[in-house]
Amino acid sequence: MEVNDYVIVYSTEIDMPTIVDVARVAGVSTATVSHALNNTRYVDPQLRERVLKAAQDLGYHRNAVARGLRTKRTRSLGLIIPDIANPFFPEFARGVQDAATQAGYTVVLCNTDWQKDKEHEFLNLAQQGLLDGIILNPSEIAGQDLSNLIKADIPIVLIGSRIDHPKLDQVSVDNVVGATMAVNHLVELGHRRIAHLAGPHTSSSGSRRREGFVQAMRQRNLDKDLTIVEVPFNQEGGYQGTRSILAKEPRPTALFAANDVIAIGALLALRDAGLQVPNALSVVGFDDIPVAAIVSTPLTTIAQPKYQMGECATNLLLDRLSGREKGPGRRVKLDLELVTRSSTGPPPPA
Amino acid sequence: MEVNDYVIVYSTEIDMPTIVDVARVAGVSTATVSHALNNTRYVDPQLRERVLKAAQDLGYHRNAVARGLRTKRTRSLGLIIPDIANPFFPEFARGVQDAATQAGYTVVLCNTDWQKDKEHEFLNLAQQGLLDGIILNPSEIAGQDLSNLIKADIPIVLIGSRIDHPKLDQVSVDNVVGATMAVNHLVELGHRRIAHLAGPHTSSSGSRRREGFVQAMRQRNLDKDLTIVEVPFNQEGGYQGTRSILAKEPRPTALFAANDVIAIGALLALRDAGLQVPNALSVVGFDDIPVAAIVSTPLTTIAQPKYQMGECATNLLLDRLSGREKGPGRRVKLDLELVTRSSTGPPPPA
DNA sequence: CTGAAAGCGCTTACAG
DNA sequence: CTGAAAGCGCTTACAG
Repeated sequence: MEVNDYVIVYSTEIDMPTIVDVARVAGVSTATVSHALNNTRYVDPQLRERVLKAAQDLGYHRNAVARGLRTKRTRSLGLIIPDIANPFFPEFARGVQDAATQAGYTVVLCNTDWQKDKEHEFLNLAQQGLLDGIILNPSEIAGQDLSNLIKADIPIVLIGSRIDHPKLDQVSVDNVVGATMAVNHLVELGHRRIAHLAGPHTSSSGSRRREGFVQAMRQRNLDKDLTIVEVPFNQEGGYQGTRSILAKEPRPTALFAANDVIAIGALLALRDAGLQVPNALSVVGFDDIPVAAIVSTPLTTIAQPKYQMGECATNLLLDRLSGREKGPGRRVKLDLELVTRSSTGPPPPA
Repeated sequence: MEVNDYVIVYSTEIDMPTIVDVARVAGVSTATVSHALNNTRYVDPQLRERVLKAAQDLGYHRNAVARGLRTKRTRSLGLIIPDIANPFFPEFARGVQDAATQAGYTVVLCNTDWQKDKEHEFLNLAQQGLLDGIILNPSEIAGQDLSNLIKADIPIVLIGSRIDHPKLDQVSVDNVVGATMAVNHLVELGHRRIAHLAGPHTSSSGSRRREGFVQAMRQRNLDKDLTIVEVPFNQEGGYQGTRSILAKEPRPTALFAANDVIAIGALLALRDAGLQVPNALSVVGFDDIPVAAIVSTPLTTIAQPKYQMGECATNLLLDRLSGREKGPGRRVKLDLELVTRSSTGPPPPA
């Protein structure tokens, strides 16, 4: 700001002590200070003592930026996600953080709000040397957008299966299997007319869950006249989608929603339509978000191993950063699990 | 095949191009490259053109760590919070991020899990030069733990009123007023026996809401034999607390819970006790978390302006960072609002 | 066993 | 109007 050229800025900014100050006070070289503080080579116990005391007295804190410039490592990881408000996320993030903290890394949380620009912006932080590695849950960008980072050898772990790259590690679940579990549960309860509230076909999890649904229904010979309504991954989508499904004749006796948020929208639509769950209609969700257990009718759902996904992704990344792993991308698929609550039961008598 | 006996490990770690490379290719000095890229002084259009082209061709990305060392600014802010899973948080964080992004700052999210150690660890990131400023929602640390940072002139904005410091900016709500709003709403509906599910007295918001409750009840002359049960800020606390309140004779006709999560626990306890809400008992929460609208009985609650709190805190911080503000700590109190939903109604006939 | 010094990649006061 | 060079605060190969 030009304006500040004329303003007298009296520097309250007290200079932080540096390694040079510590060295001077302790009467040793900066090399010895560095080694004493980092335990990177032998330092005479007496000298070490003097160094530690001097650092203490001066209130010295190592400048991590300078260190980062020198070592080309900042010991921080980026976690890039599309939506911080997604209830899937906190437990996942906790898994990431626990694993990272244990290895001495700091996690930087980057929320892109489903915007491609922001995805690029945060990926650039790595390109600019601020992040050593990235855990990426991509929402808009394509695989080729990562080529610069891959060329620069910045490790990236992908979450989900939206992007696939032979060089990148990846953590995902088998959405086809998950959908099959949902269908099986309903069929075993006696349902035959099962409708699907599908997620957007542009979403990889959405389309794979739909695929699993269709496939499972076909295997059971229940695929004549399948009812599938595609809605956005939000409550309103679930609400409107359910209304259109209720208009069908004969009415389905069960709904499989592509995620829990959609399922909650469905529960609201059913309540407003005066239909009891599960007596009139059963509902199954997907994710097992924390709310699922406390909504009006606690939700039967396919639980994702959120914490483990975060933990696993972080460990894959740390393996790359430490040089323990140099091979091609590893694919880890974690298991889904059916969680039975009150939203499912036998179909009403015909 | 003999050929394969030697595994060629070619160092994929291609050196990232630096400003020196760009200068060489463009045939100018590094000063000119820097100024051309940053628009910090006049650069001949032809030279600028050559610089930009060279940067483009080389795939140059400015090293933000080196820049940070030189300028002593990293353009990133830390947002330190105790619990990423708290539903209060996402909207707040979004407010922070929007304001920060607009000013060209990156937000680093730091989750302390209610651990004092982690609070210190993240505060240290600022001490180490990695964060220019901090928005802090303290959970365990005390005011004096901040003295090092304050001495080092690192700006901190406090959220809530757990810590108070004359030099620090602060964003909070008036919890006493909020509690009064809750009581007034219930009294106006006709309730006289109102119980309070209080938060921990160690929490500043918990004790101020209790204070507001007591004060409002006293003003209405309803403070004979007040029922107050102190519980932790979680669902289980709300559940157990409600059970103990239901044992009282005469039974209260309304509950004011210190936050929405407690209120949701209360709703579950009431359901399990076979008591209809609001017919048998009314319930008011505090926070207006997203779930509040979709639980079995949508919750009447005191809404906090979460987004604005984040936005406001960030702007206070940015004022300090830019030097626009140098005075003593500013206190901003944002307004609470009563949101009426289905969990409150007139008391049952006596 | 310890120190002097180079160098990480920028920005910016100083010259010309 | 542009360039040569210092310097931010560390780490670490190199000497001794």
